[in-house]
Amino acid sequence: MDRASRTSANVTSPATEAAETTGEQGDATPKRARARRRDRTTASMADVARLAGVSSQTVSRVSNGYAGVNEETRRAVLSAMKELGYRPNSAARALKRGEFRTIGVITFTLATTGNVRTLEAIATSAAHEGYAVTLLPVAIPTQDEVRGAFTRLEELAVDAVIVIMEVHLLDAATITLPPHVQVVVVDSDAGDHYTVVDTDQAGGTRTAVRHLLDLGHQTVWHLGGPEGSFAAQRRADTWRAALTEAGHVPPPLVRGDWTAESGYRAGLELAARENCTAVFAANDQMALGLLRALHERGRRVPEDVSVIGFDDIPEASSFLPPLTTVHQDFAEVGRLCVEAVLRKMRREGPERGTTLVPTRLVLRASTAPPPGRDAERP
Amino acid sequence: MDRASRTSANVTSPATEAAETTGEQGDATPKRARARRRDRTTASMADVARLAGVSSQTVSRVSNGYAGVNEETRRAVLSAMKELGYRPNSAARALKRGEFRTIGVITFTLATTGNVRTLEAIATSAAHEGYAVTLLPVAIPTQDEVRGAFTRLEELAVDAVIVIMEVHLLDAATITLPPHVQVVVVDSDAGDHYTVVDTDQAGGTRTAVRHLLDLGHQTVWHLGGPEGSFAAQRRADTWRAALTEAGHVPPPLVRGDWTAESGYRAGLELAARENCTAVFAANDQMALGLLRALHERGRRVPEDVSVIGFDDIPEASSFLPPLTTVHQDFAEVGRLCVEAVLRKMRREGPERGTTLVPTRLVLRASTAPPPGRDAERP
DNA sequence: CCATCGGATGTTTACGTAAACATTACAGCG
DNA sequence: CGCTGTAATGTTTACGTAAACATCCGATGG
Repeated sequence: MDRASRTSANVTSPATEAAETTGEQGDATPKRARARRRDRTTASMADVARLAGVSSQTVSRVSNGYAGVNEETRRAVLSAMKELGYRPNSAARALKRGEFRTIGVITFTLATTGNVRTLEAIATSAAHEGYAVTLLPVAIPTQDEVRGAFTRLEELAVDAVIVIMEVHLLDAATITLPPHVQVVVVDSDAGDHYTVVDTDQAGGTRTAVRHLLDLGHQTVWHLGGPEGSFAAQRRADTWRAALTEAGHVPPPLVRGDWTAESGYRAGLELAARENCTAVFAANDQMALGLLRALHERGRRVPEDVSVIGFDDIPEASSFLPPLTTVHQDFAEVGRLCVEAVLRKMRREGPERGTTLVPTRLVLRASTAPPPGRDAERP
Repeated sequence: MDRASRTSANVTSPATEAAETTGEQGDATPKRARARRRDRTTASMADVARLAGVSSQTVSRVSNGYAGVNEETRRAVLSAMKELGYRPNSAARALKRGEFRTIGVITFTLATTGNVRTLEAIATSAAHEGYAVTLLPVAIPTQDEVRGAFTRLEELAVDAVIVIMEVHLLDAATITLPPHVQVVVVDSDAGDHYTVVDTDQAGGTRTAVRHLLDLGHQTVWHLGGPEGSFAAQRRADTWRAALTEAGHVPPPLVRGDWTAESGYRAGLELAARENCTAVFAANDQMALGLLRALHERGRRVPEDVSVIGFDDIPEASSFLPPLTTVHQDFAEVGRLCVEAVLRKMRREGPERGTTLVPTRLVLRASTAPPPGRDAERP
């Protein structure tokens, strides 16, 4: 109950009481009273200094772990801090230091696993480096929206920005980037203009396509992602290239929008094609919808049709059948984003270039050799 | 190409050039040079004022849309702002105003749909109100971790905090909440001490259980969530109560940890029970695993076993079979969180109390009457 | 015994903004 | 014609912190 009562509602500021009992300081009382501002909820360095009997500069030194402070003095300051419940004012700190220790993350949506997992990794890595993460989702990816987002981010307190989306939408908008803000981009091929960190889309795609071809499939169909996405584009391009290089004819591309529902619709279409024995879905959600469509149409997976996904979401192992898929290391992508953006801020790294995070094929139960090996041939 | 070159790497500060050409101001040059700081990337109000030939206070008035400014002067200031690429310094602003216009969100994980969707809604609503959202995921929900998170949040710039987790973990930790920071909690029953916004767990659960009983099932099994979660606790309690009230005997509780994998494991167990004809899963992911387990064990859904989930994740409609589930309005929860926390900050609302967001039963294809109506009876 | 050095601490100042207060100029009015 | 009121703008100051610089004091060495 003691604990439960320590809610924000019940908190009384220890700073106030302590200040009341601190009777020295001979100067005019009205000044003191005025100096205590409209709310007397927070203690400043000056308050701590007064209580500890030192200068505020010494408090600052203790607060920042500066070396040249006598151990005894340090303890006195720390104890005063504790008594007053002192917390450094980050606004003042940011103003003085000229940096916010905050990274902004701009993204269209948190509906896709990839964005979320990347974001989570970014937040974790950033926290580890002493940075906070400010989130700014932009609901509708129009150019105006994007601009709006950035404007807000500028006025907010960020030292750097990580963009989780196709950056050409940024280029296309008339955005004035604040000059000192560093940008790192995910899901883009703009490595010649930006610093880009991304999953090795091409590598993952090749692995997937090759796996299906190695099983003996004549060709591989592709259930692609939406047009705006670089990842979708890259996966589709590589899928086509990989087939062509191996001497196979790429069938027409079928597009979805990343959702399971779109995968289902596309799946109904693919299920109707007798010669479709292998499908590479651009993400696991669409693969899920695809599996349902195939099931409804009586095409067994993997006996009749092999399906492979991309992402390796946690649920993929519980699909019917468990999905063979390309594993993305989102955590690593997020980590590298933070690393890259901090390096840029410290002018330690190159201004641009692309870093790719390798993928890994996870074999489960949704792929198998085609049914009648050499059934039909074009 | 013009656009592409407007990257952070290529940006030159318009402020610098303009300042260079601003030759008036007769005072000592060295002072000017020093005042321009180590980096000359940002223009301050003083710079704008100088260029526009007004005082910085007038710039401030224009910047904040203050009324008493001559239209001509206003235009001059705006034009100077544009020329210098002026952006208000939010650190200085926050320091002066005593508020950050930022809401902190603390959460254990972004792995669950609910947290993410709520977070997204919070961010959107907050942005709409002119607030930023600072994210702080805490990897492992130990008490020390929680305390660490809050310490960091305090030192960061937040005016309020939304906690997406069971708040008793907070109570149990020795956290000193900064006195002026308002807290709103999701996933808790601590409405007597905090402001709580949550989905109507009980209502949703009752709807689900009643639906299955109405179909004629003798009883309903429950695949519950992990112990630490209030939502899991609440759903389990209500499930038990609803059964008892209807004169049915609640079977033993089977627990998972929200993941599909845990649902699968639990599902294997449930599939072995002949008398299990209806299962209420505490979330959709576990329902997915459950479906797989039942399928593997040859128990058809919904012919042999009915399954109902909770959450209504987008993928639920693509499960095999499409999942009947309880729809949660996460967007509304997030929106209400922001609303509540802002109201608390403005002292317009009550300090505590619980707001529940209603659920909705979404009927799909995973539920049906039990196989042999009056087969066995306890 | 005094100059010097360096550790410990204090004082001053600036960061950029905006509230509070001060000043100016001009219109309206008796 | 001078007084008053008000709109427009300028000046001063404080927000809380930390860099830069200043001071103090005891120890060390010549």
